[in-house]
Amino acid sequence: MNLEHLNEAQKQAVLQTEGPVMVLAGAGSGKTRTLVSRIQYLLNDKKVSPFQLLAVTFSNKAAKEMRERIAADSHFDLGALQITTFHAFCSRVLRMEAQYLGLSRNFTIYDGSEQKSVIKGILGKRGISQKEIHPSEVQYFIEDAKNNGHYIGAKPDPLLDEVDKDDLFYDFFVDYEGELHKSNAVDFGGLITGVLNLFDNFPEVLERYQKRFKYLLVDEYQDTNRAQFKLVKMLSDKTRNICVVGDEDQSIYSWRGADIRNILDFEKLYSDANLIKLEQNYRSSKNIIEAASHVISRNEQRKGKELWTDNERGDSIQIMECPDDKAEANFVAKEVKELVVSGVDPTDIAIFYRTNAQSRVVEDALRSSKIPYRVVAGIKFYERKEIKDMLGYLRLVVNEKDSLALSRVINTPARGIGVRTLRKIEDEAVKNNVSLWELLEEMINKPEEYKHLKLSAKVKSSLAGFVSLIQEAKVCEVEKRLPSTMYEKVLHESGYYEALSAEKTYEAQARLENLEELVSAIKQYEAEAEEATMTGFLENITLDSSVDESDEPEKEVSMMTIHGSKGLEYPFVFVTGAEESLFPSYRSIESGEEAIEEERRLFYVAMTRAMKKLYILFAQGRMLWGSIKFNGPSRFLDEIPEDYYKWEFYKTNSPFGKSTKKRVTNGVDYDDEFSQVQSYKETEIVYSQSFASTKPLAQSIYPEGTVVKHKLYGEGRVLESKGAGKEEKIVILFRDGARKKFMAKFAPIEKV
DNA sequence: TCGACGATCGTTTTT
DNA sequence: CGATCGTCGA
Repeated sequence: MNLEHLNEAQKQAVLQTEGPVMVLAGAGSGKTRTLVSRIQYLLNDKKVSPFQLLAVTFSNKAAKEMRERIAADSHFDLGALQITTFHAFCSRVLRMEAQYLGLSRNFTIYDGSEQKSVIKGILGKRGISQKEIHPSEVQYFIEDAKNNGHYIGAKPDPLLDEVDKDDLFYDFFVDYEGELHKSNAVDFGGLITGVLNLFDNFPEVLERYQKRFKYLLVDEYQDTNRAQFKLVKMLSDKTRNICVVGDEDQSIYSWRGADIRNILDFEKLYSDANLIKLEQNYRSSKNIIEAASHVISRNEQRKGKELWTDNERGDSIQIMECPDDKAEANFVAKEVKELVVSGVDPTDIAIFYRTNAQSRVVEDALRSSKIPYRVVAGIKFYERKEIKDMLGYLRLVVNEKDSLALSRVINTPARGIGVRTLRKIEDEAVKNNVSLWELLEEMINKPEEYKHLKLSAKVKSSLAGFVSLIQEAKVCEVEKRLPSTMYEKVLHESGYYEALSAEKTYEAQARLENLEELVSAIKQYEAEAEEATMTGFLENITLDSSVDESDEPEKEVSMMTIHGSKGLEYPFVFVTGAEESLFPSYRSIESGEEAIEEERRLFYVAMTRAMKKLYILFAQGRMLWGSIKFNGPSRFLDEIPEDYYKWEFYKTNSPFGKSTKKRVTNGVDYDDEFSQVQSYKETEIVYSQSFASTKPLAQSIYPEGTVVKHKLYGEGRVLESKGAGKEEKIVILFRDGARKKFMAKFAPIEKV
């Protein structure tokens, strides 16, 4: 195999196939290229069967990319080649071996919000109010236990931290696991710990997998938690052919259990480990690499790498100080526009932010500048109410024990089966020790035995309707009809579609469109999967949040959180919101130096995405929670040596900009550690004066200030108008003081 | 049972 | 500001 295109360190990482290897791959050091070569080398030269190779990574994005790049120049049938995420791998194992753990193969996977519902239910049953104990505290405890590889009945393991079983929360954990088990459900963390449970207690099963996977590869190793670490160790214990690849400087998921010890202690665990460092960066200019290296060198928690590059020095980093968040967004839009006009491909430009909430202002600015953009992994569409509702139905059909799904949909749309009825059913189910679904079926079959529940005739007939709906859908499943067929059936026969259509709001309209999107997602899955099942689809949608862009790739600017940017690169990068309390976030400021180090790594990740030109922006004042906050520039800006940047002030002609400056220099310096807060009322007026003129008024049918009459609400005045034509959305302030949002297209309004 | 309303909260990042 | 929870009246 030809390894000419690799440097020395990369070649070593490819050729060292036997024994434990840790590759520390700096940002832009050709990590994926190396990994792909290593896999091809194993397949082509070492004649390893694809069946014996397991490559796990943390994100679907990374798995997908690697798979595609290997498939691109390989003549093997890669069907047997396992390149997946930890979660997908474990889910697969659990479905195969479900019977060992008393699960059935069609188990449901619960995500965070479902976890929370279960926890709320448990607290409720124990009569604990959510004010006494926050469900998220319990959730955090459970997550933490699972990240540490703990499952109920686990024996102490020297690799793992102990869990405090005397903690009151441990009782909740036990209840919670019981509840999930009854529902034939597993949560994200449980996918991993479930496999640990399986391997700990059924050595013959473990051995089967150990024999199969001769070569193990772990990508994004810095993001693994202790449970995943143990899993990898168990799988590779026979051959010890384990290769982990990561970068401690890009570890940004500790809040989800990623444990930097996995990297820092690898050599302790494997005394014969080979350590290979990839330090040459092929991506960015000298300015960017050197500046980023200075910033990250402040971290204590490092193995230590010295990133360098042969690339040219390049432009200075541009730091822009803006009066406020809108000005920041406007600057980005203006600069992007100039770049595009000068011939830069919009797909070469990315805009980053710390929190998803920040995207809105920027989106507004881009839209009014008519710059096409794409928000990468913004609001995940399966988290929307209507999607969750429909998925609830589908889950129930596939896994009738899923009581959470059942209680979600039994009265959606409203069928007159309210909380009271549901409570009766739940109590009765507990009494008879059956699942909700089993009880419902019993009630329909033998109504005379459930007279004591005192259900009205209306409720009973609603229940009967609901049960037969689910039963009929189950028939589809048994007869192996297409998942999309079943979906359509449930959507319409449940009355969900009808109920939504009956609401004539633009919101309902948007929801219907989302449900349309769900059908296309199902159909796309059907087209791709070798054997399309509803269980398979549901698993896909929970484990892979990324929505496939089925539409043709357009010339768009990309927008994403910094977390979402990991592994990507762009010639032009805008990092927005580099302010104290936002980046680093106030939470990390409160919780100490380790948290700050993680934010610093995040900042480092952001910087090292840029190839040619890096912009870092911050706003003096930012609209947050209905008021303006002055936080001052991020400490990370001070950590970039002066030679590497130009610091400019973005002058706007907005009177607000001036007044802010005046306010700031008059009183407390904005750099002061106390931030000033201005009440919302004061600024609202100023905003509407200074920014009203920037809004696109041209094609709007109901521009701001128009007096209109609404069929239901009477007369009002248009406060805000966004978009034009079909897209026009307006906010109306009515006589009675009510404010309501409408889609101009649907709203029953007319000009007065 | 259910919708409307008001008060009260809190807010990072995601497999 | 926005989402969520609890209370109230129909």
